[in-house]
Amino acid sequence: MELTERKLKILQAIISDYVKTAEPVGSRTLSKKYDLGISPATIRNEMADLEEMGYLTHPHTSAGRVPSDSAYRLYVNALMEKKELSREEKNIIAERLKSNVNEFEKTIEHAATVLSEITNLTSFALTPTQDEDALKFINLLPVDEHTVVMMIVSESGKISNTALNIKVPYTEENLQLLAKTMTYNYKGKSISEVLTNNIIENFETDIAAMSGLAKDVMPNFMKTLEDMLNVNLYMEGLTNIFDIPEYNDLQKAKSFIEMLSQKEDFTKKLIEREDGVIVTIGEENADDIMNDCALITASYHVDGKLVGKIGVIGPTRMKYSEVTSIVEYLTDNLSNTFKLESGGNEEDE
Amino acid sequence: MELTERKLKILQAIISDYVKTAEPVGSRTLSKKYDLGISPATIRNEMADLEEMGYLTHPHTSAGRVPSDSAYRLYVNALMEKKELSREEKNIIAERLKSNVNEFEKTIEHAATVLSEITNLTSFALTPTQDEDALKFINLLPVDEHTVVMMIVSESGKISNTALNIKVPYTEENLQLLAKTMTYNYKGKSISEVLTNNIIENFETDIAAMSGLAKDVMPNFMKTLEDMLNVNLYMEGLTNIFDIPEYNDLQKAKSFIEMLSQKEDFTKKLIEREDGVIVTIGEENADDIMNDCALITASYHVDGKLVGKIGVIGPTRMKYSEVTSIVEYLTDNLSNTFKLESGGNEEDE
DNA sequence: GTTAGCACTCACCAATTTGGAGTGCTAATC
DNA sequence: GATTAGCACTCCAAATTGGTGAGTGCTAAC
Repeated sequence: MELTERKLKILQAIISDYVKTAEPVGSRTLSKKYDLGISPATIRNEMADLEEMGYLTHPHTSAGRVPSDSAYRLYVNALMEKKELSREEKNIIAERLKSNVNEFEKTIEHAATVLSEITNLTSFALTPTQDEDALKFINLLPVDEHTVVMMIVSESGKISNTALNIKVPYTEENLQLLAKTMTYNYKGKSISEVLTNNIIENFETDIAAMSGLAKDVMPNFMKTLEDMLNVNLYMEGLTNIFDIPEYNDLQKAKSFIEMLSQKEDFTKKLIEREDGVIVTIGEENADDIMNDCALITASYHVDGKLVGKIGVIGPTRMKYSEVTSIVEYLTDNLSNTFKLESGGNEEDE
Repeated sequence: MELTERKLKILQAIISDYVKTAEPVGSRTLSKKYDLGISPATIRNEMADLEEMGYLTHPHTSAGRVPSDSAYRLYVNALMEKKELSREEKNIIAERLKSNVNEFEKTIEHAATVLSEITNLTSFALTPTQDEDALKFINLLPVDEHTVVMMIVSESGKISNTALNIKVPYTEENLQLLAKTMTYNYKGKSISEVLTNNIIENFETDIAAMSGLAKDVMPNFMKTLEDMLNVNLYMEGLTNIFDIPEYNDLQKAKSFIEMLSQKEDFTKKLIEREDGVIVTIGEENADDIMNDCALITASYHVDGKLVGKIGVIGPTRMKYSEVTSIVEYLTDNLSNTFKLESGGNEEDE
């Protein structure tokens, strides 16, 4: 069956109405509210066709129609127009991102807050993954007899440190030597490379001469590198879902919040998503527990290299046009912020 | 009116039954289930007395009785017996806390997880406040032309660092000198002392000679100190409340989760609480939004000085005996862990 | 191809009924 | 005087009922 111009028009009207009201849309309502120039009966016929084609569903015989996942997909792919943000919205975003310009993590967190406030959905933001970040140098600093601080600096400017408990006696020269050797060995290599290729094990044997000190240091070096790969997930507006009719059911609200409370799982899902603005609707989401949700994510860049993600999650009934525009604008802004702010203060995490 | 032995017995039975079932307790049920040796009619008379005394309430004329806040308070103060944890429970706790023994924050987080799993309530854990922690030394390390890392080490072993963006040219000697001067000035002073007494402002004028460098460094020094005072709040089992009959109402569940989502507010409330095992029930909680909740907190110590908190929040109908025992056992364990582990690896945050 | 008309369906709401658990009081009993 | 049995009364909760309205699908007319 052909998707005629008229069918598309009707479908768009149904989507638009349903997104607003969250109530199944009937033929009469449709013909009254929207100036389609045809009678309810005709609309009913077209609706029956659209249902057969899989774009509409029927909660029960005598109810109006509800858009299916495919309808939203069609809308997002073809019907939707990009919404230009209002000056006011742009102002809000710019204002909020500026206020903490030199605190990296805070800025990301704020972005999530802004996003949830504007969209009235649950938003989240992921700090960049550091896989590709290369090591710049390693330093070992004496603190006291049994404590040494290891400082790792990466090309992107991220600094990480750990206090190490050193059991063997050490001299400052030994420390310096070890630090220099480590720097020499790992400089320019990416964190994930060092971690995955067992480079560390090979290293240990190389400097058997001061193996005592190295034995105390290397495991912690590895652990610290692992920590550097960790990302932070910020989430905002979790309770917004209570105001969404779809979740006016304790069981549904529970499973939604439960899903998002599994921060590690959720983070993993986010990381796995492609870069750019990605919209997945209902059953398109691989995960069963997200089959009722739409997930919109976009990626921002830091120094053109590291990639973080930001986005929203909500019911499939959602203002796709508006939300994607906002998410996109926000990530553009973030990327911009982190480009200009070269050499700004970044805090270790 | 006198609180006779028999009244206490009845009250205890009511509390015990209500805590189990969450249903108002009637006189007939009570006389059947519990071997009180008196008839329902007598129990009714006693119940009427107890209600007059404020220990029971009546949802409506023909319903059973429900314990009031005062009843729980009486129970906690006088009736409750300390529950000895089962070997199994102790094992679970010990096992979980051990597994990450050398990662401070992880251990705290795990404690919260264990607590929520055992109690089936929402649990939380607060990392220690550092107000009383004294500064040990400050170090400034050159990274590149425009970047310097500031490292602050406190007496308790906490290490914090920040990358600073330095606009003026600097020499390594200058850095060393500034670091030494700062250390000399602030060593032994507590973080909050340094922050509140405007010591920093006075300092700046002292070394006008290298004011350019200091101007870049000092504001960040202050900011970093502030960050060191920040505590982390971990929360677990948030969705447990969905399984609690009291929150079988969307509105209530919402406001509960909303309250706990205000992490800063909640953290503040926790910090303000006294040390030791503290139980506040219903209206005893200053905050209106917690008038339906019972809050149980206990404090753990690190190196006998710094104090963190851990606890649970749930409906006033709660197994006080069991939960307080668990919370207490857990904090004892934590304090112990952090006592033995002197000089262990601690990560900067 | 479009539309009016009509019978039919189903969710939703409000009113009503019914049953059960519990109370409070009174009078009898220990 | 304390305890108890008995009974009328209250109130909630759950089930039942009937009416309403929005909506559909089909058919026949335009």
